[in-house]
Amino acid sequence: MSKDVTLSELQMDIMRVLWQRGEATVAEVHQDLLAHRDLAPTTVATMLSRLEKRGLLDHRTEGRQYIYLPQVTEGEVRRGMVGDLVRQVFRGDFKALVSHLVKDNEISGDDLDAIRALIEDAEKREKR
Amino acid sequence: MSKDVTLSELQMDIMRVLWQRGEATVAEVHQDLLAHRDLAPTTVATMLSRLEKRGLLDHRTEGRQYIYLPQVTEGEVRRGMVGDLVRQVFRGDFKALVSHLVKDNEISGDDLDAIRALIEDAEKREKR
DNA sequence: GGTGTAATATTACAGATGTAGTTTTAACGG
DNA sequence: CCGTTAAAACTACATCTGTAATATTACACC
Repeated sequence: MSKDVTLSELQMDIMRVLWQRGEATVAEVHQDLLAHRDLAPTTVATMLSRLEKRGLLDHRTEGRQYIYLPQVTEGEVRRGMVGDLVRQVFRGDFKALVSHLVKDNEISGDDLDAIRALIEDAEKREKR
Repeated sequence: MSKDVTLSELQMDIMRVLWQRGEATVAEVHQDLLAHRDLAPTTVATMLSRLEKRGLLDHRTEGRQYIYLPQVTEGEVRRGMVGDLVRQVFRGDFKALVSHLVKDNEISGDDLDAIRALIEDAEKREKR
C-alpha cells in the first residue's frame, strides 16, 4: 500500500526541487521555483507542509528553519502516476498506451528508433 | 486552443459511457455507471451539467429530458491526458515515458514483443 | 385546465488545491 | 536577559470535485 502518489503540477515542481537537491529549506525551494513561477514564500511553505502531512516529505530542524527531505523517490511517483493514467485512460493496458504513443502522432521519426533499441535491450535482459 | 482535457476518474467514466453510446440521457449514464459505482442519479446529473459547462458535452432536449452528446473524442482526451502526463512527469520527453515503461518493470514479457511489432510497423509507415 | 410526477435546476457541504496575508514563536546578537 | 526579526504556524478564501438533498418546472393524462 505505497503512498497515494498523484501530484499536481505545482506539487511535482516542488518535489523535483527536493529530488534534485536531496534536501532543501523553504527558501531554497522558493528560489528554485522562481525560475518558472512567481509565488510568495509562504505559498511554498504551505505546500511543503501539506506535502509533509501527506507523507511525501519529512523535515528536520536546523537553527530556526526546516530542512525538508523527500520520502518518496521520483521513480515511485512516476510509477504511480503512469499507473494511474494507464488504469484510467487505457483500462490498465500498458500496451495500449505505447500503441497510442507510436500511432496517434505523439512520437515521430528518430525517436522511434531510440525506442525500438530500448525495447530490444529490455528483451535481451528478459531472456537472461 | 483545444479544450482543457484533464479528466478525473469519475468524469472519465462518464465520458466513456457517452463515447460508447454516442449519446445518452442522465438515466442511461446512471444505469451504466451502476455497474461500477453506486451514485445517486442527481450526482450524475450534476456531473453531466458541469461537463457541459466545461464544453466537453452538449445536449439537446427531447420530451422532458436532456440527451447529452460528447463534444470531444476519446482520442482527443487521450492525447491531452498523455501529453499532460509527459509534460509534467517526463519534462515533455515522450521517449522517457516509453523508457520508463519498458525498464521500470511496468511492462514485461510478451507485451514487449507486441510493442516491438507496433513500433516496427510504425517505422515502416514512416518510411513510405 | 389541474395535477401528478419525472426531469432538471438550485443549493449545500466537505476535502483538495493554489494562493497568500497575518500571527506567533524562537534563535541570535548585543 | 531582551529585543529584532526571520521562520514557521495559523487563518483565509476561491475554485474544483464528489456527493446528494431539495426545489422548481413542465409534460402528459384525465
